[in-house]
Amino acid sequence: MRWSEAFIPTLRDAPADAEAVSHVLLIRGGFIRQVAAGSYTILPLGQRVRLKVAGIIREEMNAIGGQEMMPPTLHPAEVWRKSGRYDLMGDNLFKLEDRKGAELVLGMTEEELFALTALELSSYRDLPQIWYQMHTKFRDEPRPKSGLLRVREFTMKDSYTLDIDRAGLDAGFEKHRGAYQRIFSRMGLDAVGVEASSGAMGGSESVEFMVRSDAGEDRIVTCANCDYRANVERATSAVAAVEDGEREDLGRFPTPGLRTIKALAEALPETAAPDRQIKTLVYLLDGEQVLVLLRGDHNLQEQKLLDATAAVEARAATVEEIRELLGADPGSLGAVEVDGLKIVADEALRGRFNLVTGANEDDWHRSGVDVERDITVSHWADLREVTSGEPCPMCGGTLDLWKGIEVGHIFKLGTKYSETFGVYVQDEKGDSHPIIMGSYGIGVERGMAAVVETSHDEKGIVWPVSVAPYEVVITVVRPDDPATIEAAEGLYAQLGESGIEALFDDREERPGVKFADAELIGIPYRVVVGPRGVADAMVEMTTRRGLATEEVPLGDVVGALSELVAAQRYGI
RNA sequence: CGGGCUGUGGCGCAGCUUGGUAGCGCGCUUGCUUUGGGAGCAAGAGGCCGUCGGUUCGAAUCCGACCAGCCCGACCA
Repeated sequence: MRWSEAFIPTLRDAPADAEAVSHVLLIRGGFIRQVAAGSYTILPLGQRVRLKVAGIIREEMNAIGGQEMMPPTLHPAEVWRKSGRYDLMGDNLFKLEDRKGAELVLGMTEEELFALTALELSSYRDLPQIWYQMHTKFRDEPRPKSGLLRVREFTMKDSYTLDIDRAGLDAGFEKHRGAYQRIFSRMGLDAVGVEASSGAMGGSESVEFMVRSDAGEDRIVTCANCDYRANVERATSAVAAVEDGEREDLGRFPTPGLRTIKALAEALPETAAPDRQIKTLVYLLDGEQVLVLLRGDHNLQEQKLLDATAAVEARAATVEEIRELLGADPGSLGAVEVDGLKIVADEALRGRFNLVTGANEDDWHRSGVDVERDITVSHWADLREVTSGEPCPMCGGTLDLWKGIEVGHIFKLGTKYSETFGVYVQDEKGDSHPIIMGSYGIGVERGMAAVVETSHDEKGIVWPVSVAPYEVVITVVRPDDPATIEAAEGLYAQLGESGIEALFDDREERPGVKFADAELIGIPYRVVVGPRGVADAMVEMTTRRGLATEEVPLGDVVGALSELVAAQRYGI
């Protein structure tokens, strides 16, 4: 492509509302333009990257036996009603009506449609199957942000495994885990698989692939010593036991003005240290009022609460609601002698006694609380959020907490969709079984943005060859000089014949502009052809990563580039 | 949905306090000079000042409502 004929609208200044590095660089480099919140036009340069990412995903999916197909994006609402997700997904699902008034939704994922397609299967001999598709998904995100990292319309590769038994699901899951590692590594992403919560998708085991970045929205816990990795929504740690001393009787004592765990602990350091207190929270789980109990120095991880109770929505109760329910304000709440309410307690409180908690009367607390003797716990669960520096639950090593971008997620779904859609096959004995499904997703444009987040410098993007929009840029210094342009044209033609994707910067711009643009858009290799070198049949070759430059004879440069590019085109 | 901020040529901004002619830098067009790290000079083009309503002789500016975008929190590839 000749740059003089290309549409590559680079900007010197970033738009004021772009903040994430990938957002700024993709806009400045002329890869994308924003249309509305979470809605972007992918420009020619961006589309070239997108197609390369999609190509890598497709190759790896096909390599594990995936079969690509294309279900519609416009779905009848009844399908989503049948799975229960029409309501479960709430406002995130785009809903519309056709001219006859029939209700439709825009697909945000395709479990339902693939389950419908799977109705064609009738025998275990048809299994296993790996089906996938890669096209537009719609999600009415409450808050699109950070350029391509979180949008309302995006391309997702989603695949589905269909198996007769658990072992088949496990095998399909492991195939995907391997394929995903290869996909991300080929894109130049250092993605790690972490244990995750399955959330609204349903299912049991799930692994998220995370790329370390401060632009990420997830928090990940990893062990410095072993390979324990988990999303904070799931992570646990080894909690040291607390010595509770002598078991005492339940008591009651005034605590005027002491409304926080910290204040109470400071007033009574001997008996009410934070780890000797019970923190009582009031939550509404799908509208039901529930008491949530944690150790005083622990914080609630809401996703764990949702997972433990199979609830869909959790919110903290308001002060008014709490007052009406328990007769006291936050700061004096407790679960002792509370009847008729569901009480969910964190495992760290199991077996504890001689504790302090609120008395459900302002400015009064209880002492000598024995959790199992004095509180009617209806459900024990791991609810606390792990913090940085705690001991690893596997090996006792130190846990590290970092932010990550979720570039992929794989789930063991089980039989939820096959049962509701009636997808059964017969085994060799003629018995009927629901198909066991797995579901696996990768966000294509988010993957692009993640590459930029983790591979750039102060000059701009540094694309790996495997996903770069062009492999080489030829920067012509003084295109008006006949000998120079002739040499450059010759080089451009030779690169084309060698199958190298070259961007030919023949624009009548000053050299500084061309260098800056080439660096901004991140082309992996740059060849500078100018009158200075052409006289001696020499050109300059610069590697974008690190910007190291060497002089190369004009006659050798195609060979050198072919070797370099060929070695990296596939990705590591 | 709660909180904070912002809407003025393609991009970045000033003007608004104290109402009266819409301005600067970059980019764009033309010409000349220049040409190895974002050139210089000259002449130009380009703006319903987010929308609607109100106040006023007069509104980018004051008032109100709405809309849009960004950022921080609850959701997800």
